[in-house]
Parts: sequence; C-alpha cells; structure tokens
Amino acid sequence: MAANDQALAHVDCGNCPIRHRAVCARCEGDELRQLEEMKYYRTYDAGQTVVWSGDKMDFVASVVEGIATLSQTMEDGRTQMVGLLLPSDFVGRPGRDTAAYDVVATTRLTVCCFRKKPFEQMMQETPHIGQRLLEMTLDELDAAREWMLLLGRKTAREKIASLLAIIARRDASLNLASITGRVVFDLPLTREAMADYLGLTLETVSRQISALKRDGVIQLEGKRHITIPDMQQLLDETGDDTDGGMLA
Amino acid sequence: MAANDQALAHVDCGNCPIRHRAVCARCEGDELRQLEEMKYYRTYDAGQTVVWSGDKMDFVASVVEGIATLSQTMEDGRTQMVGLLLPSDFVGRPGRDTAAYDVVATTRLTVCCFRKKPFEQMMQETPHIGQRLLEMTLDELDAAREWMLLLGRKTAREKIASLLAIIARRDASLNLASITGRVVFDLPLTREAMADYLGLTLETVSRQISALKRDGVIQLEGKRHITIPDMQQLLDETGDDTDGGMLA
DNA sequence: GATCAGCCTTGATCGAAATCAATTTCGGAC
DNA sequence: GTCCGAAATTGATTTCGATCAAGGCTGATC
Repeated sequence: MAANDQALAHVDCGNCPIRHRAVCARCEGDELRQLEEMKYYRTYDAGQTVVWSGDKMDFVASVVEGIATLSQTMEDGRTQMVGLLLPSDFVGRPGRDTAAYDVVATTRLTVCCFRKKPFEQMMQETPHIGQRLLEMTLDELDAAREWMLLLGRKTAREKIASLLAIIARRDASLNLASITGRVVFDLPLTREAMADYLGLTLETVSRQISALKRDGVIQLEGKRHITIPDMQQLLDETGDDTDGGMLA
Repeated sequence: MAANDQALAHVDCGNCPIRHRAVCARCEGDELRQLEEMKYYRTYDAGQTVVWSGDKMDFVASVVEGIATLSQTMEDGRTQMVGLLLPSDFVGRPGRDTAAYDVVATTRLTVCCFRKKPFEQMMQETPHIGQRLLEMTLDELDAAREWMLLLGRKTAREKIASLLAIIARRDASLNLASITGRVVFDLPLTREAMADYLGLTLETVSRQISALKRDGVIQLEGKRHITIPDMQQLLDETGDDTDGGMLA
C-alpha cells in the first residue's frame, strides 16, 4: 500500500465536496466529529494500485476526488472490471479484513480513509452510518445487476454505447447540463480499461468506437474527447428501454 | 400477483427453517414478535411469476423454501438472470415501491412476506434488521461481482463448470457432505434457465454439458440428476483459483 | 398404450468478436 | 521542433458460440 501520504492536513467535513452523498451523509454534529477524528486522507497518482486483491486492509474509505476501478483477475491474466469508483463511492467492506478486488486509481485520486476498527465500532453504536451504507450498497447491487445484463446479453456496439451513455449521464448530472441533445466529455478510461469493463478486447473497443464515429453517433477529438451530437441517438444504440430504464 | 394464498396459517418463527440465516436472524424476543405480527406466507407453483419488473410491490419477503430466479429482459426478448434466490434470501428493496426485476419460482416456492410500511418503520427503529440486511446485501454484491467475471471473461465450458460447482457446493453445505471427492445432486434449473443465467444459448449449454459428460467430469442420469465423481476435477474446469477463490 | 407437448440433444452453417500482426497517432520530455 | 513510447487504429484470419433446423426422450393425459 504505497501511497503519497502528504495528507491534505485536515479538511473540514463541513466543506467536504462529498459530504452529502458519501457514507457520512446522514451524520451530524457529534457523529461527524467522531468520524473526523478517525479519518485521514491519502492520494494516489493515475495508474497507482490502491490495494491488491487478498491484501490485508485495515481501513475503509470514501473516494473524495478522482476515479478508481475495482477489478478481478484470473490466473491466466483475463481481467474483468467489476466496479467504477467515483467521488462519494465507498471502498472496502466492514467485517472483512482482506480486499476482495484490486483497486486502481485511473486518475489522480484522493480518498478519505477511516481506520477500520473504530469505524466498525461506530457502526454498532450509531445507526446512521449503517443505514447510509445499506442504501449505497443496494444501489451498487442494482448497478452490478444492470452490468450483468450488459455483459451477458449485449452486443459489442451496445456495450460501448451503454458505457458512453453512463459516463455522459454522470457528467451531465455533475454539470447540471441537460441529458438531451448535445453532450461533451472526456473519457476517463483507456481503451484497455474500457475493454476490461465491457468484457471485450481493446481491439473490439477501438473498432466499435470507430464505427460509432463513422455512423455519426459520436464525434472524436484526439483519443479521449467525445462529443455526442444527439444523446437520444446514443441511447437508441444501447439496447435499453429508451424511456427511463437504466438504473446505474 | 396471483399467488396460492392458502397461507400456512401462522408458522412459529422459533421453528422456522431459515430463522438463523434470513433477515430476521439477529432479532430476538420483542423484535421477533413484532415481525411475527406483520408477516404472512405465500406459496407459488413452479413456473409461476412472483412479481413482474415494474410492478408495484407492497411487501418485502424472505424465501423460506424452494428456488426463485431474478431476471431482466430487454425489449427484444433477450433475458439475463441476475440472481438465484435460495432459502433465506431476501426479495424486494426497502425504500423502493416497484420491483426492479422479474421474480419467477422455478420450484414450488414458499415466501415469508412482510408488509412494506411496517417493515420499513421497524428498520428505522431497531438496528438488527438493517444490520443483517446490510450483511446479506454485501454478500449478494460479492456474488454479483463474481458473476460479472464469469459473464465477461469465462468460456462456455468454464461457465457451465462454475455453475455446477456452485450448485454442488450449496448442496454439500446443506447436507454437511464433504466438498471433496464424489458429489451427487439434482439440477434445479432447465437448460434454458441455465442459459439465461450464464449468458449463453440453451443449445450451447446442452453441448457443453454433453462435452463434460464425454470427458468424464460429470455423469448424467436422466436430464437433471448429476454425479460429480471428482469435485477437484470440476473445480479445475471453472477457471477459478483452485485453492479457495470463489466468493459466491 | 397411443398421443402429445415440453424439454433436450445433435448437426450444419453462420457471424461476431477474438486473435495475430502491422502501422499510426498523439502527448510529453528534451 | 524532434524523438520516444504508450495508446490506439486498422487489417487479415480464426474461432467460439449463435442461429437455423431436425429429431429424440419422457412423462402426463386421455
């Protein structure tokens, strides 16, 4: 667990950007102060591994800034991403002391860690953390199941369109932009990471992106900057119910 | 929601077969009595649909006996199973009033339902239900992620072997039999249900089962009765870490 | 005990994505 | 600007699983 530990000193929870979405969302006053006492920050560079599957983990954490991936690898090297961790997402599992997945920072990443023992202790004593964690876990379970449909039944083209739609939607929700019409964003993932997420090879990812570009569904500047001229057209390519579906 | 509602009168929670694994596992005394008051049983025949995705759901439930499947269907009919519900598993989501998935009984099924409103009320007031539900949800999330690896990266043969291994393991854990050496069980799923679970077609499922039989990894009597002469040999076919891996 | 329907198996062929193999593009360091 | 290497693209070919199609088995029903 080699991190860049020049902890950002002590950021006030009151000013924390993820204050109202993270595991601490329901805590106030005394509870918040208690959390404040057991927390510390860590940052990682893009590409750094946060934890390896099987490692002992003596903390749990919230993603404050940046993006990380959760993935599993088979002995022969085949890997499958099983989650994308965005700001406010939770890392680790109370009641388990080794990591079940590899966690890798794909951008520069800041996490807010809580030492595991006191955190678990606090979960026993106050309901707010457990309640919020249950909500978040149920959401993640829904997202995982949505992803199972994608992995098991969608075509390569539908998979790419679905991933782009999810990223576009997330960006739109951050920027408060409308989800209809034109959307512009940067891909936070390499072609290989996309392949690992979608259960494809990087060549197929590249080909399908080229095909979507050729068909005018997306526009590309450089390798990462994407413009979606018509969001509805992209959604039509995902194979999902066009009117609302998607849980993730 | 057309069930066979000849409720088994009122089974005593103290004698319930899933008492110590279900969402009520941590409840005692007063809490248990409170649950007892809001519960009622329902049974379904094999093949019956318990709820349709999108339906209003005014209850949550625990599977008491039998097996059900959780699945999603795309507009064009492609379907993906996203969960297998075994005795003690939980159905429904507190804080949501429509079903997110189709739930179908694959065998005769008995569920213990709790009216949603009082159940949610109780979750607010007592920590034990929420705590247990969190544990169970975290386990399901792990299982879903394990399944994502299977769907995204495993070959058809590995998928079949993995499914058989999971069913064999479950049976072994029920019967307290050893997980090494010889294992015998009945498949609770049709070839089509297996296909929906594994992201394959039923023809491919059939072919791979025949192949495993031809190679001596399994023996078949009829279409459903399976003997695994050497569990380790089956595990070697799953593509998983042979020593322990598998979370589900 | 004949018929039928649902489930399963097997065969032939097709097609989407994987694999193998060059290039090309791009972003950053100098 | 130029050089480098990682990331991405593109092409040729192969392969695995899907699809299309034809029976076979089994148990329920009359």
